[in-house]
Amino acid sequence: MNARHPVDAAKDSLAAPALYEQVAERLRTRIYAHELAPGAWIDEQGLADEFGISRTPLREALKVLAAEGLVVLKPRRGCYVAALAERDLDEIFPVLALLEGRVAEEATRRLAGLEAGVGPLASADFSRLAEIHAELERHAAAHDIDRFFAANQRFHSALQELAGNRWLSQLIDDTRKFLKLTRRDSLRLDGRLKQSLAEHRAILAAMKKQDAAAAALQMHNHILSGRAALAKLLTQP
Amino acid sequence: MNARHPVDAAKDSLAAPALYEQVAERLRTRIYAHELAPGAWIDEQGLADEFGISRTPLREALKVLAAEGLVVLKPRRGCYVAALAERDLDEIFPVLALLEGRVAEEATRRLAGLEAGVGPLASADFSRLAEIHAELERHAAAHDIDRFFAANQRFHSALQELAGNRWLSQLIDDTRKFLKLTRRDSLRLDGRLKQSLAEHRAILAAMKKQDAAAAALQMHNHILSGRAALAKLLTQP
DNA sequence: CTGGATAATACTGTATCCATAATTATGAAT
DNA sequence: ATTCATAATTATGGATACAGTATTATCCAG
Repeated sequence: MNARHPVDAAKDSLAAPALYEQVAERLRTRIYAHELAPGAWIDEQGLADEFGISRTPLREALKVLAAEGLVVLKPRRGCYVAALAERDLDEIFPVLALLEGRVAEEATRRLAGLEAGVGPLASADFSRLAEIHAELERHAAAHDIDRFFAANQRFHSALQELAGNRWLSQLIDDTRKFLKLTRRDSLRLDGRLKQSLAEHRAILAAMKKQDAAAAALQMHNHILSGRAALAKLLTQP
Repeated sequence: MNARHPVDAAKDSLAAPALYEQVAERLRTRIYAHELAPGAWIDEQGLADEFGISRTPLREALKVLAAEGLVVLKPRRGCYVAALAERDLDEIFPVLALLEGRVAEEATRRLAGLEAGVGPLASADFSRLAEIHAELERHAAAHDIDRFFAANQRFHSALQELAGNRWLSQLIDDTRKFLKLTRRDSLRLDGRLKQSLAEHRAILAAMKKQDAAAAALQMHNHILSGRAALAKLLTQP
């Protein structure tokens, strides 16, 4: 989890983030880039020197990363970059599929205006989704994986926002953050880009039909499909 | 999340927990007991003095608690105990219901031996569940809420273990930890004990019939039922 | 008596320092 | 030469000290 609190994110947005938070961010970047490789020992003094800071804020940052699961703290033995096994993926993806499926379901309900209280959301929201999807189509056609990846993230984020459940979003974000440890990008697999696009279309179609259950199912399959692609990628990189 | 890493819990069980971890635990206890009330400011120096330690490990502990969502860190303004609103409960319980429902589903599948690879788990596991349930029945009859509460926790834990998905368990544990901020115990509500018991019976019955979907549904309803009880408790305490 | 500016105070954030435990290197004995 | 014991080194965990900023108190003006 982020240092910002999950639900009640008390962000005085103009307040400069504390040093330990900046350090945590820098470390995340390095870990994701495998510049700090999985299993690698983290040299506190070395990094502190390199960052030009003392060990104190660095160690606080490590506590945060440990809570996120990006590093493992071994008492009296130091800190190591977390490594996630095949088994972890097998356990994580189904859960992620469950959560994201629920997001799709809720988002669809919200769009359909079936939710009590809130009332029907403007269809502007749907066009926003459609807009992002159009981007996906374009980037896929151009085989621009990086932009596709970015747009894909925006798509899922937009959906989460639509679903309007902060806790649900939080758990998904936490999970995805952890998953980024693999760095392997299943989109690079041969037919995966096209396949992913097709799955997105199916999700969007279900939402358009205001079929929440179908949207959930399609999203669920979409995530598991990502898992399968990743598995293939790991056997033949 | 806990300071122990979610998946790869590196616990050299005989290693004494670091001081910051012990401190975190003491703070959790105080927070749950509302000895540190929601919204209250946390006096670092004061607590450090009281615990007979320096501010360093205390601050590290606070970072951990912040990651768990139990406290909120405001840059340059200090640390405050998190307060969760009615809306948070409305967002959290459905997610918890989803997750616990999945646990029931997976556990049932495992019991039924439908899972590939692992093979049918010994029916000893089911009798263990049944045993815990018998305890629940007894404590309910005796109106021993505390023991009922404890046995209830064991029941859910046993189920999680059966389901065998560590990530799923982790998310549930995180969520429950956060929920404990309310401290309000829905079991204290008038007919809730009996009702909860009935729901447990339904869950167990579904599992016995090896009906995973039904088990999931019953568990789902069980959790949401807990939410409803809590809501009632908050209007008329 | 109220409002605002300035000074005093207190607390957070960071750096430095020290003690202790773990690891590695060294040496002696079998 | 191998193995065990012991010493040296290094890193972690914790305490203390210091700087900078937010908050509170005080005082003066209107």
